[in-house]
Order: sequence, then C-alpha cells, then structure tokens
Amino acid sequence: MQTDIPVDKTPAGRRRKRVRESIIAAAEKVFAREGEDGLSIRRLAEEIDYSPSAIYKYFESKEELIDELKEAFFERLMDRVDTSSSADRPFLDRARDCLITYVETATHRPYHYAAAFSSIQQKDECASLMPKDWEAFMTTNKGKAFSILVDMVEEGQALGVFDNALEPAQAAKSLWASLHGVAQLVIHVPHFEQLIPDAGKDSTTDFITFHANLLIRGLQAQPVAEAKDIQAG
Amino acid sequence: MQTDIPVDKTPAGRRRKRVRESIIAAAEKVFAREGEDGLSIRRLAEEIDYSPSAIYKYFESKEELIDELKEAFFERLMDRVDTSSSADRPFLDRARDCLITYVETATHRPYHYAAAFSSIQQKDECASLMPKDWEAFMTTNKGKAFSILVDMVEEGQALGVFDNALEPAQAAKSLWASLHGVAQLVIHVPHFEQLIPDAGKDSTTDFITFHANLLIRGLQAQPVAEAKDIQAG
DNA sequence: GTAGTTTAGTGAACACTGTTCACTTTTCGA
DNA sequence: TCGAAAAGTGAACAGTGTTCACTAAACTAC
Repeated sequence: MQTDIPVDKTPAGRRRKRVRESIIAAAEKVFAREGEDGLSIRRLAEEIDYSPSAIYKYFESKEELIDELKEAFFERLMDRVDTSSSADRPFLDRARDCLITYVETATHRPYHYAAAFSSIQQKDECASLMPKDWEAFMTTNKGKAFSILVDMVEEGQALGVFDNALEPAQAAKSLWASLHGVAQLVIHVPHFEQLIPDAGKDSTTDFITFHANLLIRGLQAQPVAEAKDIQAG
Repeated sequence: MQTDIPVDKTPAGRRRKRVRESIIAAAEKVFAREGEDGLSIRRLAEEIDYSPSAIYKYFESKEELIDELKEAFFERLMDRVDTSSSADRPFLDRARDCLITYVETATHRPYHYAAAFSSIQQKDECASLMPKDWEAFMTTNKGKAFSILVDMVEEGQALGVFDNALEPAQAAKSLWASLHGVAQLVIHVPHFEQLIPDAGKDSTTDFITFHANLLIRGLQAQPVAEAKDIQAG
C-alpha cells in the first residue's frame, strides 16, 4: 500500500481512489435506504462487481466503512448549520435557522443520523484525564457541533439577548440535547409529527420552529419587551 | 401450547413460567451489560443450560425477546416518572423531579433506553389514517410518556405557571424531545457530562437540573421579545 | 527488456449468527 | 394405560464479517 505523497497523482493511485469511491457510493446508496442491517459486504461486493474480500483491501472492516459514511454525513450537517448561522440576518433569526437546519438535515438521512449516535460510551469513573479527552473531543465533528452552539450562546449574551448568568457551555449542551431529541423522536417515533391536534402538512417544520422559540425564550434575558404569542403559525 | 386459563395455575404452567422467566432473567443480565450485540441465542441457551432451539418454544424470535426487555424497562421508567410526578409537593418541584427521574432512569440502563428508540419509522406520506394510529400510539408506553407530559403542561397552565398560549401537545413534544435528547447524549457522547468548565462529581444531575430549569423558564408565563425587534450588530 | 517486489483481486474456509425441522422424551388428561 | 400434547434436542440452512493462501497484474530498479 503506497502512502507517501498525494494518492491520486499516479495512475494506480487514481485507479485505487476510483474503486474506493465506488465502494463508498454503493454503500451510501444502500445505507441511506436500509441502514446498517441492509448493508452486507457480500451485497456490496456484488453491486460493484468485486469479490467480498476485495473490499478489505480498501477498508479494514465494515465498521470503518460505515464510520466513513457517518463522518461524511456529519460533515455535511455541520456545513449546512455553519452556513445558516453565518448568514447576514438578525441574530435570533439566524439562531432559529441554525436549529431548524440541524433537525431537518438530520431527519432527512435518518439512518445516518441514528448511526452517528449508536455507540454506547462506557462510563469510566476516571474523570481526571478529562482535559485530554476534552481536546480530543473538540476536534471531532460532534465537538464542532457543540462549539458552534457555544459560540451562538456567547454571541447572544454579548448582544444582551440571552441571559448572561447562564454558563455558555451548559446552555449549549441544553440546546444540543434539545435538537438531538427532536431529530431522534422524529426519526424513531411513528407519527411524532402528527402528535398534535390539527397537524397540517408542514407540521415538522412548524414544530421545530415552536421548539426553537421555546428554547430561545428560556435563554432570553429576563427583562423583555411586550408580550407576543410565540407559537408557530 | 396451552393458552386458556391462567397459565400459572397448573404445575406445567408454573414450570413453563419459571423457565420463561429464567430466559428473560439471563437475557436481561447480558443485555444490560453488553446490549443486543452481546446477546446471542446460543449464549443465552448455554447460560440457562438448554439447547438454542428450546428458546424458540418460549419466544417466537430474538426480536420478541428483546421487545419484552424493552417493554419491561419502559414500564419501570414510566412507573418511576409517574411516582415522582404525583408526589405531594409544589408543582414546579414535581415537574423538575419528573424530568430528572426520566433522564436518570434512562441513562442508568443505556442499552435498554437506546434499544427502545432503535427502530426507524418509514415515513409514508399518507397522513389521513392518522387518527387510528394516534389512538394506537396512545396505548403504547411511549404514548404514556407523552400523555404524562401533556398532563403536566396542562396542570401548569391551569395553575397559571405556564403560558396559556402554548399548545399543550406541542409543549409536551418539546419537553419529551429535550429529555430524550439529554438522555441520548449522556449515553452516546463520550464525556458529555464533563463538557463544561469545572465539572464536578454530580455534573450529570447538575446539568439535568439546569436543563429542566431552562425548559421551565421557556414554558413560564412571561412577556417575550419579538424576534424582529432585536437586531444583531 | 527483464527480474524482483509491491499491489489488486480472488475463492475457499472459519467462526459466528438467527432460525427451522424432524426427531425423541417427558408430561398429563381421559 | 393409552394417546395426544408439550418440552427439549441435534443437525442443518442460509446468512454474516473476516482471514488467508494464492494468482495475476502493475510498478520499480537495473
């Protein structure tokens, strides 16, 4: 296996890259529709007209392959959130859009999003080596999601919109949990969207807006202007 | 298979029940520690000194067995939430306890809770047959979780603590999503609890309290600023 | 151009998995 | 005591991820 210098410069490298991408593409196609259960190495091999063992020349294991799908998805998710948070619009609108984009992108690829949160962390009581893990975490895609939210909270506080008494990291965790929860429930609970009276066509978007408003209201500084119905229309 | 008359009245019935419960117990023990991956029929059979095929005299499939574990867990979860919500204490304290109990019980059995939300719902556009599914859903354990929250919101509104303009079902969905999100992130994100400066020993409980307070603040009756009024600099 | 060394790719096999089924053994009511 | 029903079993089926000895092709160095 050649590892030095950009892989796609030599013919062999380009060829290898092409095959690798065809594997990813086939995997993506199956995974998006049927998730991990529908994705078997043998089926994948058949789809790209290679033998099953050939795939192991490109990926160490099925897990590594799926990890790549998850990473790519999460990267796209972060990109979209980042874009909608850096638009040139009033802060609260941007904040709302951020949250909505997160949930909509997540629910649009349910298997990807669910898989991205499928590994269960063993809780070792040893909290002393936290700083190292904290830094490691922050370089992760999930860490990036988290820090986007921290930035958002801090910006809101600087603008006097959000309560300064709130610990930004703590508030960001709350926001993330809330977003994640909505995405997960929409994905996993049958008819979650229609769980309200008179649910219309855009009930998911409506609900996310409602939810975002609720969170923002919880984060807002106490003394505020006049009362207004915050329900999604 | 005998099905009429209480199963545990005849000696054979009692025996059958005992074996069935020993299967469940063994499954529970393995599942709690290693989840679905660690739970194989053959391993289970070995643990209770039966042949693998014997298990199929008691359960139609592995899925049915695990469903029973999930149902039992969710029932206990609902019991605990119900208990802490019906205590004789001030409303807001009870509400907070409700939320805290949900998350703590969920995270205490990560594999159970994760598994309970592991099936991905296929979104059929046909929303017309909703009412039927709605009723079916409400008899579910998840439906019960939802209705507990709806009741809570309505009680808060009746007491004048929560904003009456909020649609109770919508607010309940928000609450549920938030709780679910916290539980899931604690379970699936490494060191989620220590994701804040100066995280102490009870940081999980601390965070849940923080989160609950944030949600309650969002639900409380109070004036709110309209988004468009506040411009970003 | 040829020799030697990586690399690509393969088929058979291993150790699993959930599940089925023909089969024996035990249990129990009539 | 007899016959039916249930309990329990071992072998097999079809599937999985993965490994490994092996061939065939491609690249490097002389």
